[in-house]
Amino acid sequence: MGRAGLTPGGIADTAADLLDRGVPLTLARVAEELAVRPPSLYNHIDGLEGLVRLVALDGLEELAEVCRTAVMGRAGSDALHGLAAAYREYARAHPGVYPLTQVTRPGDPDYEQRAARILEPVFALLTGFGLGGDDLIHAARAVRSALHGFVTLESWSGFGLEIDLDRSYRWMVAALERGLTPA
Amino acid sequence: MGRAGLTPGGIADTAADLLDRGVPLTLARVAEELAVRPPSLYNHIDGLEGLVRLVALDGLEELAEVCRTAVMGRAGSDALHGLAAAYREYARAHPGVYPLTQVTRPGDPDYEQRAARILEPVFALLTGFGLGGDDLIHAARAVRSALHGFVTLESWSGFGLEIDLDRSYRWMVAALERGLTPA
DNA sequence: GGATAAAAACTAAGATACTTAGGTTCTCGA
DNA sequence: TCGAGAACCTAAGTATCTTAGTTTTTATCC
Repeated sequence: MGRAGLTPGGIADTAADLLDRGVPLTLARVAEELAVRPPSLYNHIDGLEGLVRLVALDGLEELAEVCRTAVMGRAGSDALHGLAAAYREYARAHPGVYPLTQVTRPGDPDYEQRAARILEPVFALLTGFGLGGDDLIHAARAVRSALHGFVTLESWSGFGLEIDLDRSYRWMVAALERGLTPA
Repeated sequence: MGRAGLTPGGIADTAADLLDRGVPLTLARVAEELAVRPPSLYNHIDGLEGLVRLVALDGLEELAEVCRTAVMGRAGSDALHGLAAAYREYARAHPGVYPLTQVTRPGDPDYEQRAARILEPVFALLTGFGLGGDDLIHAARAVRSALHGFVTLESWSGFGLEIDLDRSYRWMVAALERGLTPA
């Protein structure tokens, strides 16, 4: 028979790779990729649902790391544009995994810990804009909404027009920045 | 046997209702709801994929109508906040259908016609802000990203914190408005 | 080094879903 | 009235997730 050396991480990586290549995620397809029969996966992952959760957690961790790195040693407009660019870059590089990172899992400590980690750089940079209290929360939500909305619509080719997307993104982030500082 | 009186529209309405109530969309479930066997649906719709398309088109049409109505007789800040409120209201009332309206169908004339119709009120209101040319495109994308991002994250309970969502939304729209008018 | 226990992978099978093929019943128009 | 076509059905094929139970491999302990 021979052992295939499966691990939860390896299975999740394979699943993530398939997703990002646009292949529909099925256990049959993952098993085929690993040269194994579908039931064998159950020794390492908790079914399809558990696999999706693993992929989401790994992706969220990487996204958080990317965002944290992007704002290190930066502040103000520089930090905001850096964060925005890194966020979009991750979403574009992982069109299959990214959406999974954005579905919340209430009551899942592993998820919540990573979700909190991704908010840190946002709060840090917004604090640099002089925001605090409820305004800080509102602003963080606004930034997240704009970035998430843009990369989602872009990923689903939802913009349809010919005008350059890079410029639109920078335009949006610049507008956001102007809006962050109340008159 | 007795005839059930199925129609594409009726089937789509049933599917939309199930989706908005959080029930996973399957032909088996739709057929059960209509007191019919699953294969019977194929006389009226083009499989599951065709049904999803119908639901998306109907939803997009309603969303476009809601948005058009929201800006009628309004201008400037009033129009922007009205549009934003109507958009969010639709998304909250149709948490199952709304996401379907946002996945584009390149080459589908029915979809593209409705998608264009939803852009009209956005362009109209932004023109009122003095925007034109490429700036108009960029601004429309920014508005759409922010609204779509917010309602999506809200629908997936992606904000997690306790601060009032209504106020966050208005804060975001107000910030957007400030950002729309370049210095 | 050999026996044993645990882990890994397998086959077999059940449940549910989408879909097609082909048959039966109803309805409407000539 | 009756024939044609539409509507609905049953039967069956394929794909999927999943569980149960079996076999093989690996590692540990004496």
